[in-house]
Amino acid sequence: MPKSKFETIYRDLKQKIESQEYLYQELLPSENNLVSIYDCSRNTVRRAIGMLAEDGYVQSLHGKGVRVIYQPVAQTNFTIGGIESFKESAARNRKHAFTRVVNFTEITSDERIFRKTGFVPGTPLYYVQRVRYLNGTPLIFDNNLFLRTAIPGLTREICQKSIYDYIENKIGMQIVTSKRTMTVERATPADEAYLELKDFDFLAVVTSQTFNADGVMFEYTQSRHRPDYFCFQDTAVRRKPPAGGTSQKLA
Amino acid sequence: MPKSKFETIYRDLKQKIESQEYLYQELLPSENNLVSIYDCSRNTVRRAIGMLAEDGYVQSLHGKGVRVIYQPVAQTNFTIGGIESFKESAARNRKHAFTRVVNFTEITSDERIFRKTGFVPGTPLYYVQRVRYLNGTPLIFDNNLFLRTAIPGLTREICQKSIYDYIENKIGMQIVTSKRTMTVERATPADEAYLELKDFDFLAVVTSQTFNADGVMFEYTQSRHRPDYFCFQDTAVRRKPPAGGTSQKLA
DNA sequence: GCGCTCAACTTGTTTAAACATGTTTGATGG
DNA sequence: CCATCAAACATGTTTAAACAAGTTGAGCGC
Repeated sequence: MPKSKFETIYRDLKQKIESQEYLYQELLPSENNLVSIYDCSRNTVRRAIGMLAEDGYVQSLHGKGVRVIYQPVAQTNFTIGGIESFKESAARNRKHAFTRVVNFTEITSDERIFRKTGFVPGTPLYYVQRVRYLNGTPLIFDNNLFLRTAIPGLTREICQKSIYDYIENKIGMQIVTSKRTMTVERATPADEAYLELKDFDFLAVVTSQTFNADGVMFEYTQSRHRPDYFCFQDTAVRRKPPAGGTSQKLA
Repeated sequence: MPKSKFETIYRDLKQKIESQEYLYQELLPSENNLVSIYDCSRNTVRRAIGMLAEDGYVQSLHGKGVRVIYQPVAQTNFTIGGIESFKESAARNRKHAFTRVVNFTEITSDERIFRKTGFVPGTPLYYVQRVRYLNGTPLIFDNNLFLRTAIPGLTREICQKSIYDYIENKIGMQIVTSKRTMTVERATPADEAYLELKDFDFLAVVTSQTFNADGVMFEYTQSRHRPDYFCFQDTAVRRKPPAGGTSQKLA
């Protein structure tokens, strides 16, 4: 499926690392060897290696080689975010995913919504609220705002299946960039109504702004997660020691 | 300071976007124009643009141009993680940072520590616990494990100032990759003892494994944050629709 | 006016080559 | 034996060029 060479190489190397054909702390074949293996130019293999480095799979050592730093994680928890979607997580963990739409209305952005989301006043929006179940347990309370002009023909039924599937495969719009913020907040009455919070009185909250291939923000979402299963993973690669500071992208 | 061309260009463009010389939703000068502006090859400007795209500053539109999607955020909250360190956040928000070392011991990894952190049993470690204050308020309870062989001569005094400054500027070790996991956990007695939790009974917890330029993991840290100020920011760029799935890197 | 094509843009992919710089190792010379 | 130096090899940066593919608008024919 991947049409480009660099992505074919990227996927192949990634798969070989995940299957531990290349082991943790081992060096990959040198760039010149990879050039022979994949019959391509050095730039192309370097691009694939750079992508793996961003994923936290490898790390280049100047003059030495490219070291594998991927460790097969003991997937005890149900991890989400950073790597895959709710649906994919469910599939990987062999659990049953279900979505209940509790609100589907058409609204128009006003000053208050603008300040919170960035949708300029007067913008036509869909307001969707959904509860996500995993193996019958409600875990996420999703609050979405979608740009109506970007997603024509959205229905309650589509929201219950997969909005992203509709966006990508039916409308043919491509999703490109997503800016996310994670915080911890107290549970609201709505949270308690929709999620089985037991004695939890707080939630992990992920808000995100998503842009399509035209550079237009078409989605603003606040996902409210039950804290006992929430797990977000991230890999940061340091670029450069900042001017006078100590560390960047590294707490 | 930046020796490489692509980084000079990256920084210059980034600064121009932040200062809104290039506005939100505007197109940057075309790649060929940037080649003239910066007197370099197209590959080099493309590299700088690629870095800006990863930062969520711009987005390339095939056939059209490169659109600015950076929005100057209303920095009301004290944001950490993903972008800068505790010390830098404090400096930017013009607040006073202070660190109290509550434990500094030398230990050796065992089976239990190995399973949790990845340090093989028998590895000599420093065990450091610190409380981070901002304007006199304790906000973070840091639990660090450092590889003793990688950081010789670490002392309690250094821990109180800045370990990263010591690592980078005194020892000369470079920090490269950091893998992080975010969860939400109930407060422990230790949390309550060190942080002024008021009626909070939960915390935002960030655990991270950090690798140096040799590809060696030299740090395992668990940072326990008071929830009312914790804010983590992240930008995800979608690479490709995964094989049979719906979305990747996008919740 | 309308639609069509084409030329002139744009970004995306790939190759080839040169040089810089860091690491390792083996040969050489003391 | 050991220190030194150079060759071989690793990754890092930059340039140049070619071609692919998406977008736009001018101009042409009808």
